[in-house]
Amino acid sequence: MLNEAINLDSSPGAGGEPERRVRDRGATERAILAAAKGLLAEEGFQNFGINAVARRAGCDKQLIYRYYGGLDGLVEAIGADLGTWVRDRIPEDAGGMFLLTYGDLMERLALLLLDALRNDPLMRRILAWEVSENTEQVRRLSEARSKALALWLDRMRGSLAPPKGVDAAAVNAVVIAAIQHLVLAGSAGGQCAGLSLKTSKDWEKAATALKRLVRGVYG
Amino acid sequence: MLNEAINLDSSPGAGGEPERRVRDRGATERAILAAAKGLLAEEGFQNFGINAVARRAGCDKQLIYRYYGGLDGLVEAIGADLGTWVRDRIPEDAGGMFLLTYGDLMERLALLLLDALRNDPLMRRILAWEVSENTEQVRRLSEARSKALALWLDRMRGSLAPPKGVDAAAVNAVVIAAIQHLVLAGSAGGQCAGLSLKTSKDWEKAATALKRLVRGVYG
DNA sequence: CCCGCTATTCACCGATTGGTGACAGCGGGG
DNA sequence: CCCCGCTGTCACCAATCGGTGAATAGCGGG
Repeated sequence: MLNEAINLDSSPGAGGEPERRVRDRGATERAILAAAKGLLAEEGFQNFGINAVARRAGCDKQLIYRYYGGLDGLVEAIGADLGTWVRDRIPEDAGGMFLLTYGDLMERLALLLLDALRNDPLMRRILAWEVSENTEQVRRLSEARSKALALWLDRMRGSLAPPKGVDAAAVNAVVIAAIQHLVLAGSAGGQCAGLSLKTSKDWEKAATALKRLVRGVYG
Repeated sequence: MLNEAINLDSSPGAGGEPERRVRDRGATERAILAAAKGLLAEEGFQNFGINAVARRAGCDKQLIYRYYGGLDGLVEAIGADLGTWVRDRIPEDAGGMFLLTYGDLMERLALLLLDALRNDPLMRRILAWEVSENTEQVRRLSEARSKALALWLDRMRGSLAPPKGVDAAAVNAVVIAAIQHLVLAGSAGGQCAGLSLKTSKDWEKAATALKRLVRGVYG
């Protein structure tokens, strides 16, 4: 039989390379989720599908249907997983620290967010997905990401109140928009509006400009 | 024969709905290009392919290969077509007008770009495509769009020099990044970083914040 | 008038997609 | 002990994709 030959190859006596998988639903579920996240982070949402995930997870796609109820459920699981993003990126000494003014705070937050996004391919891919499609899938994921971001900002902001006379919510949204697009454009094309975004020197320039803009509003 | 029945349906005597197409290569080429631009603008780059374009253009995909050398050439043609974008969006009384300061100019430019992008679905889709993929196709298109934008800015800016002491190129890039992401996020999800971007009132808020940021830097 | 050139369509290819039903094999509870 | 259930695999489906070679249909010049 063909099966015999295969079993022979993967028998303990042989190289043992295939590492016969044990029956463990939990582990398989974790492997699938990890495969999905890794695939999305590395390849983007373009070729993100049942087949690709199953291939990367090394299991049959049927299991994705069984354990997650299809791609939708899997995407939802990724979204739920974004909650950990906040936990992982809040320094112990969070909150107001010794930042006195709202301007100090927002400048710091902007730079932190810039770096955080630059080092988080999964978040970037999700962000790009959000602005490219408007399916229910993406909407759910978008909501999870948005919520995680809001929570992060809340935790980091502490209880410092914004100055009066400025629509801080709108200004901050515009600043965040700038950060997100800079990271996306830089990551995808290496530049934005003629500004190169490759070397760390390039990014310093962008960061400086960003600081100037924030400082210009919040002093 | 089946053909007979079909011919009967589309014969001059009938409704004439199919509108028998005349043999005209030029017209067909234009129809294909228009179909491609329309499809990209309306459906996005996700399902943008040879088959879809041919279906929309109402001709065989073979013609796309013959006349444009495949999707790549067609995309290139779209890129070349972006040159008209500049022509169409430069007011007769372009240039410095009666804007005295660099701040006046940049504020006006920012708001104009915001509106221009909000009303240009094709440009938005291309923008979203740029930050989502990094294939040769997209790179070419991106370059064309980038060039068009730079040209537009040049024409509008006139010969007004930026103030010393600020990295105007970097600051402007960040501002443009903000505008582009606001438009993308608003168009796709109706919000950005908690700021709703649906009603014209919402957009006024965003525009005000944008103005404040520009003014904060350029005075 | 007819013939040739060219615009256009048709028919097919292999690959890949999302999705489903049937089967295999191990393991624990009766 | 055997049998049922759960985990995992395989084979197959229709649809669509990009791509190509050959056949068809109509206009224009001789």
